[in-house]
Parts: sequence; C-alpha cells; structure tokens
Amino acid sequence: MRQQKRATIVDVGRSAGVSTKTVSRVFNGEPHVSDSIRQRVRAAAEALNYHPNVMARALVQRRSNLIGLVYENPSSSYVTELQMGVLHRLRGERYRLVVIPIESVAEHAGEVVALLRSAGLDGVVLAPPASDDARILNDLASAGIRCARIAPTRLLDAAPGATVDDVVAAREIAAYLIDLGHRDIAIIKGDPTHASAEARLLGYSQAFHAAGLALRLDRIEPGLFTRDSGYEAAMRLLARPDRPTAILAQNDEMAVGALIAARECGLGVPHDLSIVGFDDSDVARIAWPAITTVRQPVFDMAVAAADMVVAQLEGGLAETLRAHDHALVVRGSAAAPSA
Amino acid sequence: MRQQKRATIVDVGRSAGVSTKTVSRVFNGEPHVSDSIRQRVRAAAEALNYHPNVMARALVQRRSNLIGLVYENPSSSYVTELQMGVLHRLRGERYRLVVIPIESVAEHAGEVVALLRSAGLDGVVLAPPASDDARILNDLASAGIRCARIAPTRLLDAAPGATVDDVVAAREIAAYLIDLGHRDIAIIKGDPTHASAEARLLGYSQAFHAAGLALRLDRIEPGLFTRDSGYEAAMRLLARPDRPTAILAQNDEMAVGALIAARECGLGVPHDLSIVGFDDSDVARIAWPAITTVRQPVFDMAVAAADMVVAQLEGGLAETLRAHDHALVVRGSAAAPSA
DNA sequence: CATCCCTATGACAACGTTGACAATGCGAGC
DNA sequence: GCTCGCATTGTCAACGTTGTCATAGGGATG
Repeated sequence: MRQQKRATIVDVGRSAGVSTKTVSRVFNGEPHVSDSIRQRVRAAAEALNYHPNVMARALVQRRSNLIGLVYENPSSSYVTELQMGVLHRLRGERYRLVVIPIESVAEHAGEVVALLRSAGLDGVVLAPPASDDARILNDLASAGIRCARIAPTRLLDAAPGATVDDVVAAREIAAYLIDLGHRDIAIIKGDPTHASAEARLLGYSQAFHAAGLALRLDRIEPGLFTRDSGYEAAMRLLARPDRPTAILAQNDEMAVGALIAARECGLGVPHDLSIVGFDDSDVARIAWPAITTVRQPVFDMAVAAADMVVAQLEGGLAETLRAHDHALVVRGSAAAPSA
Repeated sequence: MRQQKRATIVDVGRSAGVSTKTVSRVFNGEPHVSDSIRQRVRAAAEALNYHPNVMARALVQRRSNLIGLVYENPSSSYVTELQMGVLHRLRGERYRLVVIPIESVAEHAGEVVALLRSAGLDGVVLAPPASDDARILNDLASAGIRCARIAPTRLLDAAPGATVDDVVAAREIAAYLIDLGHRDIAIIKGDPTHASAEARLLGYSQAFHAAGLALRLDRIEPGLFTRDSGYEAAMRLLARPDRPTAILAQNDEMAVGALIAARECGLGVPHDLSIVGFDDSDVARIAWPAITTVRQPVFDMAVAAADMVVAQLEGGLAETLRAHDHALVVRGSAAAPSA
C-alpha cells in the first residue's frame, strides 16, 4: 500500500462541491462556513485521506512554526534540562522544537545564523555561550528570527532572556565552604568563552575577600564545563604536594569529574576533600556522595525563554528580562576540613 | 535596523541581469552556468543580502529536510544518548533534527503520525516503544514518511532498524549474578508497553532455568524504566522480611533508583545487596558504586538508524536490520552474597 | 418596499522556488 | 559551408496553500 498522490485541497473541494477557499476555511476553523458544508468538507477530506500540506501553508504564511534550541555541549545534563523545559512550554502548541548543536560558538559565530536560516526557524532559544554572542544577536535581528536567551550576561537590552545572578550564587557557595572552615580552596574554572565562567569567578573572589582570603592564581585550574575536563583539572590539583582541602567546581559536571578523580587518588569525599558544584543538575543528585551545589532553575529558565519566543511570535509582545532565583543546596560532598 | 522585505530570487535575477532560473542554478551548485555569471549572481545576492527561502524550496521539492526523533521518556539518559547519536550522523548534512516527545505511545498511537505530518517531517527515527507499534508503522507508510527503528522486536520486516539481542543480554547479566552465588534474586521490570521488558524477562528466566532456579512471580516488581519507579519498586522489595540478596533492574535508571533506595534503607551496595542494571547508560558510570550492567550501544544504534533514514531519503536504498552487540560491563554494584 | 448590512461562498492572485522544455550560440565534423 | 551536438540561458507552469476582494442572498430597518 504505497501512498497514492496525496490529495490536495483542490481535490477535497471538487469532491465536496465547494471552492478551495471554503475547504481552507474549514481546516483553519474560520467562521462564515455553514454547518452543513463544514460537515460535507470534513467527510470528503476523510474519504480522500486529505492532510494539509504544511510547507505550502508555511510558504504563504511566512512562518514554519519551528523553534530552535542552540547550544554547545550536548552531553551536559544542563542542556538536557533546557530542552525539557522548552519542550514543556511548547507542548500542546503548534510549534516544534529543532535542536541545533554548535561545535564551538566562539569559532563559528558567523555561520550560526546562516544555519538557522537554512532550517527556516521562526525563533530560537539561545543557551550559553551563544546567548552572549553579539554577532549572533545582531544577525538574528537582521534575519528577522525572534529569540530569547538563557542566562545572558551582556547586552541585556539586545534581546529578552531568563537571567540568573551568577555572581551572587557563586559568592554564596564559596562563602559556604569558607564557613565550614576551609582556607585552602582550589577552583576549577569553566569554559572561558562562557561569560558565566568569569561571573562565577568574580563571585568566588568576593567571598574570599570578604573572609580576608587571597584569590591565588595558582589555585585556579582551567576546565571546559565537561566532566572530563573536571577530572583532568582535579587530577592536576590533587597531584600537588600541597593539595587544597576543598574544590569549587564551576558546574556539577566538573564536580563529578573531580569526585571521580578524588576516588582514584584514594581520597574520601568529603572527609579528605570537599567538593562543591554549580547548577544543581541531575548528576549532582545521583553522584555519591551527592554534590553540594547551587541550584539554578534551568528548567524554569528554559520554560520562560520558550515562552518569550512564543510571545514574540504570537503577539509581538514587549521584550523583557526575567530574573530567576538560585538556592544553596547542601548535600554530602562538603564538610569541615579534617586536619 | 529592522529587516526590509527579504530579497527574493527575482530581485537577485533582476539585479544581476539574468533569469531567476539561472540564479536558482547558481545557488544549487548546478552545472551549465558560466563563471562570469556565477560571480555576478553571487555578488548581486551578497549586495541584496539574499537568502533562499527554505519553505518555497521545500514546497516545490516536496521535502523539508526535517528528520524526527520520536520517544517517550524524555528524562532518561537513554534518550539523550539516542539524540546524540542521531545528531552525530546528521552533522554536516542538510537535515535537521526535530524532537517529538510522546507522552504515552500506547495511548496516543493513533495521533502520533498526524503529529509528524503536521511537522512536515521527511523521516523519523522511532525509539521504543514506538518502534514496535504496528499502528504507527502502518500510518507512517501510508503517509510516505520514511523511518528507522531503534531496538525493534516485532514486525521485523515492516521497516529497517538497529537491533540488539535483549534476550541474550538479559540472560548473560542474570547468569553473572547467579555465578556470583546469588540464589534469591528479585527483578524490577520495565514499562510493560515496551516489548523489551518482556524480552529481558525472558532472558532472565532462561538463565534461572539453566541454573535450576525458579522464576518466582512474587519476586518481580513492576516499574516504568524511570528512576522513581525503580526507587519505589526497590523500596517495596527491601521492606519485606525476606529481602532478596540481589536485584536485576531492567535498565540503569531503575538501578540508580534501587541504589538510592538501598542507601536509604541503610544497606551497603554491593555488600548487603547486589544491584545490576541494563543499557550501560551514562548514569551507570556516575553512580557510586558504579553499576554493573550490560552495554547496549545506544549511540551506535542511533547513528545506524539515522543513517537508514538518510539512505532511504537519498537513494531509496534497500531496507534492512542491523544487529548490534551487547557486552557485560562489570563494575562495583554486584558481588557475592555476604550471608 | 427599498435600503442596508452581514453571512456565506467563490474567483483569482500571490507566496518564492524549481522542473520541464525551448531557444540560442558556438565549435567540431563532414 | 552545413549540420550536429553540447553548453548556456531563458520561459513558463507548477507546487498547495491562504489573502484580498467580489458577489449573491437574506433578514432587519426605515
């Protein structure tokens, strides 16, 4: 049973004895169609197994009903949660979600919007670091593609977004470690192309200064927000003769990496080494010990961002920023230093 | 700088002094265009900031270049890995991935293809349990949407897919527990609407019988392949006076749930209770103790399935099944029973 | 009873591209 | 020099919808 030449609106019209326009009206739930005709059209459509052609509709209406999610590091649970948030908002709506992974936003910023254009998207949700890329925001505007951003830190007036205060959150979790009694705290930094890496570092340093501690550059190890990079960075830190008593990882994935590294070095967490993360992503709960972290409401931010895109597409609503709260989540991966 | 009336192919043609057809040829890399004209057209397009209209193209060519991924349980790392596999295969190609989460395939099978139609997809990758749904396969064929299936177990001739031998894999991991010395083994079953739940159960029972053990129905707890359902099921099992010495969870998510339940019951894993999973998903590595499981090459299967969809779309290639190997992955969550 | 307005319906062009086919021009073979 | 073939370019319709505007009829209004 190979499909035979999909029926068109013309066929339905002919079969029901009405004009194509009337069929169109029926299928779009428009008023000004008598019930009898409405029924007749539906019956004819059913009989012919008619289904509207989305592309033709998209062409004439100039909207594809496709919304994109642009992100960089596909394996992270951060992105998974973002996606779930966007899908949650889009559920039941006519919009579909297209996922657009970009290998390196920093390197390919110029090509990103061309890619989105070639997908015919109506709007996009930009995850970091694309959410902070001036080039992308600019191209998007001139391409007429609506957007909303996740955790933007710069150009806050350029486009709407769901924000979170990285600096304060980072300050709080660093203060938590200091309050526990830690004085020698190392930092595993995130991908430097993400603005939040700097913001979180700033928060840490504020907490350090408030406690009269110095921010030692030799205690900062670079990472990329990936589990592997966290593992590597922790290995470098723990191999030193004067290893720190605690590690501030700039996200949970890297904290998990550090956890694995500690395990391999024979260090008990939190007894021999405290580790804290950032984000409160899924992995923080699964890991053992479960990771003490700062909750970023990623899911909610994604819902909000998707909502902003939809709002622009439907009503052309005013563009705004929506602030989201963080919260310290104390679990088992940090304790007072043993020595 | 609001965008001004996107330039069309007609504008470019006029500006370059050639016909629209020639412009079309240039943008599609077709032969039979002289270099001088090719250059002239490109320059004109550049000057006008022309970008082809994907929807018009899609309409006339009858292909949207959209491929869908249909799945049910969005939070699972299984789906995340599937998605990464599909994206990996599609990278650099002209196809885009649209994610189609379905709340309950069993309940909404009739509406699924309508949803796919309304997204204008050219093809889809079906994850379980959609991959085993006769209604969906049938509707898909009559809608002319190509598909490939992940881990199909029924109607193997109906459509191509990437298969894995659930029965044998399940038999192997059950045999592993038995070899360790376990005699009282409980089972946490997966979502009964997924055919693999039955297949894995069959594999377990084969191993039991080979060892002269009975498959006790009162040792089988229902689950849904989700972490929470695994937690609940394990709680029920561990609350009993005669708790088992080992648990066979039908996937890793549920094994993680069981792990958390054991922890809350004050049971050490693997000392007091052995737990094994299925899939070798991401969480199995992160959990502590890391979960002993059977590796299903989910990523590779997704790559293969995506490949099959693309192949059908490009060449109309012959439809086949591709078998993928499993492998026992021994980690720390199972050991010989202590008593 | 004439007028007006509103509902129900249809005719036709437009959306921006590509496919089928025609036309042109130029060099080669005879 | 004439014909043939091929490379190059163009013309026009088609893809399947929806938007705009026109038209016919049927009360309500005066």
